[in-house]
Amino acid sequence: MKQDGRTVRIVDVARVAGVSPGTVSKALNDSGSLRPATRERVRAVAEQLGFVSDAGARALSMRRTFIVGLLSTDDVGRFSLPVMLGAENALTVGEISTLLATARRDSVREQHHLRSLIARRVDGIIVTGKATDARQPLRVPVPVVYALTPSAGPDDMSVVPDDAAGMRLIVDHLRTLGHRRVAHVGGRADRHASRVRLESLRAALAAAGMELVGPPLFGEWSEPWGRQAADLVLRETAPGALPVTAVVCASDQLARAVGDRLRERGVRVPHDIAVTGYDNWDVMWEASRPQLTTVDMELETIGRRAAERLLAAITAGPDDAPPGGVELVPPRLVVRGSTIAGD
Amino acid sequence: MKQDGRTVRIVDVARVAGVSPGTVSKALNDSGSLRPATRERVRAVAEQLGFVSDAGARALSMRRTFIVGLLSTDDVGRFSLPVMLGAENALTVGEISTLLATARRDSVREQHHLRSLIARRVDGIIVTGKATDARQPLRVPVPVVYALTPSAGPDDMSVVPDDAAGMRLIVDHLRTLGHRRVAHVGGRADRHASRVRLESLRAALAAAGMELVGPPLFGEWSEPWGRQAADLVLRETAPGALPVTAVVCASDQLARAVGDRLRERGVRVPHDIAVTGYDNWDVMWEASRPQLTTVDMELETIGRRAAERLLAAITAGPDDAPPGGVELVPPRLVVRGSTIAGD
DNA sequence: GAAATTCGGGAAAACGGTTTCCGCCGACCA
DNA sequence: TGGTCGGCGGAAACCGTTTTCCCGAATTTC
Repeated sequence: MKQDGRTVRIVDVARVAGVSPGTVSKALNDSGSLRPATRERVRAVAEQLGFVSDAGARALSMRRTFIVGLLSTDDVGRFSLPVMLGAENALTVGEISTLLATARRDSVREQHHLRSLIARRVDGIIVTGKATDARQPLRVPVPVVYALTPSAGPDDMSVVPDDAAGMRLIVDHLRTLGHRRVAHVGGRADRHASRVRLESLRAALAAAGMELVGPPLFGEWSEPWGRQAADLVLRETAPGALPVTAVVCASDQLARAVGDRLRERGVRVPHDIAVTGYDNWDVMWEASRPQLTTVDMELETIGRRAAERLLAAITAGPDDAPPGGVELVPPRLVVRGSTIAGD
Repeated sequence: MKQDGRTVRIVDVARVAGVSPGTVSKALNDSGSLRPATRERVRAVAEQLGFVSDAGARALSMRRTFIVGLLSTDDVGRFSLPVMLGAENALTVGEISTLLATARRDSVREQHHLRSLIARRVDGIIVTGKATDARQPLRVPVPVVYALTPSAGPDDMSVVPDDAAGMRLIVDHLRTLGHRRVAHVGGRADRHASRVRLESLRAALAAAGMELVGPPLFGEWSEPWGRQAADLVLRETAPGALPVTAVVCASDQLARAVGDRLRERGVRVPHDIAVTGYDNWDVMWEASRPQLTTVDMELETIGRRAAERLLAAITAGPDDAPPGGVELVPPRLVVRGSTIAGD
């Protein structure tokens, strides 16, 4: 790692090793045909001199930067962060660097970042967002994969959580426990995730011969709304109405709030009413009393898969591009005390 | 932005504009001496052809990449994320790209990333972590700024939150409200933040002529511990002991849990006991009943300052380096219902 | 009107690698 | 012993910019 003066270049290594620069390059990259002895000698010298190949210069001649852009459309938060980390991790393994670009839901910023990424000649771009609502596709001359937030173009490469499967996991779990009548507490009605989760819940319930009680409740993705919704559920289950035995919530935050409120109202969870969450958000399931049964969307896996598909597209080249389309990542059920007593 | 075939290079622009490549470069960079007419003409052609200068090639000849590395030592989370975003934002404004590198508290990964950043010839590095405990300094040939997690080397450039000031804000606020006797609920005892906040609290209380009641309570940074701690505080304030009128918590998570528990025990917040948090974490202060009075550490500002200091160090060069040392970023008091009724 | 300045723009050398092509040398074979 | 072949390594072109001269022309100055 040079300490002072200038960085050690390939010619420095060449001079010390008594070979030509080209030979050094071949030795370090396992290319060309070199005698093992030479290869070793050069490598030793490079090592000893602390030579680190200039990635920029290499990129220039290889016409490949080994950099991909990670573009976050809206706010980076609880959902997009794991996706980004999963992607970064997978890219690092592939010896690829990650350029961070956050647009903060400002299209001017997004354009600016995009231009910057293009100028850097990134090999590809991964686009993320916090929601699962589709977004307009990017028009850029490099491969793009959309993670978490899919592209509106059906032939683009997208990787998203399989919310339908998640709801089926929940319903199957509840059915096994003997529940037949459930209520649903959702978040913002205008969100794609809300619609999908409700529809999936309906389908899964129908398939299991179970019943959705009361109207679907939509409000905010917040605890105050969750508590309020719990009251509404209890009103629905008031004397005269048939009681629900489980409340399926669209997020851990809601579930935690519903649980809190039920507890305050003297309802025992899970004995009287079971509660399920969604997201497997540690802060929420850990604080909940009892802890939450929930679904983990495997966000890191989503990021990893996005990276893998991008890499495939990059190495394949624009000619024989790998298949596009939406890839659904299967979620995982995590069972805790809010559905099964004894936790 | 080219659609097909090859990217448009500077020679393409030159040919179409009927000038030499060097002239194009000068026109686009406002360098050299060119007739305004020529400059405009070249620019128009570049624009029309959708020319985007190759940042890598430019870096090669300018010996400056305009890239900085953003190295996250441990987990990227609630604390380091805003810092990173603040830094990224400031860097973007300065036309600098951000290379993401997350070590996940694995020193092998950190070394790997470091080597990669050096290979990319980054102009500088910003190091972050989730805690305020000092870390070993990096040994690299480029300027480094430590954000949130300071360097153990006192002459290195570090930017951290001013927790002492934060506690003073809290205490002043409580004093104004007439409180005289307070309890403290902390998180993990082995954390730097815990020690600093307790010491600052003590100092501020002493200066205000107020009293810390009971032993400082340390446990985990979790709601279960917060609830447990609330019980301990109530025991301390049991008949016979002089009552505390406020509980100062080391985090919003703890404060929220303390508030929940007090509420369950029939204690009215803030009438009987006021509660304060720390972090201004929306998820927590919003869910709390009443909402939390807390301190915002201005994490984005910390990131921004780190970026600004790094940029200064980069442009100054290694010769006349700007002053190192720890910079404290002043926090901000946010008053809500947990200390003042009527919310 | 000739000499001395500007001024505008071109030629070419970096920047630090990779890669293609080619020549040399030793070995093998007849 | 001479010719051929294969393996090893060097020379040089190239990747796409920037930047330093440097030259020719247009202007000024005496």
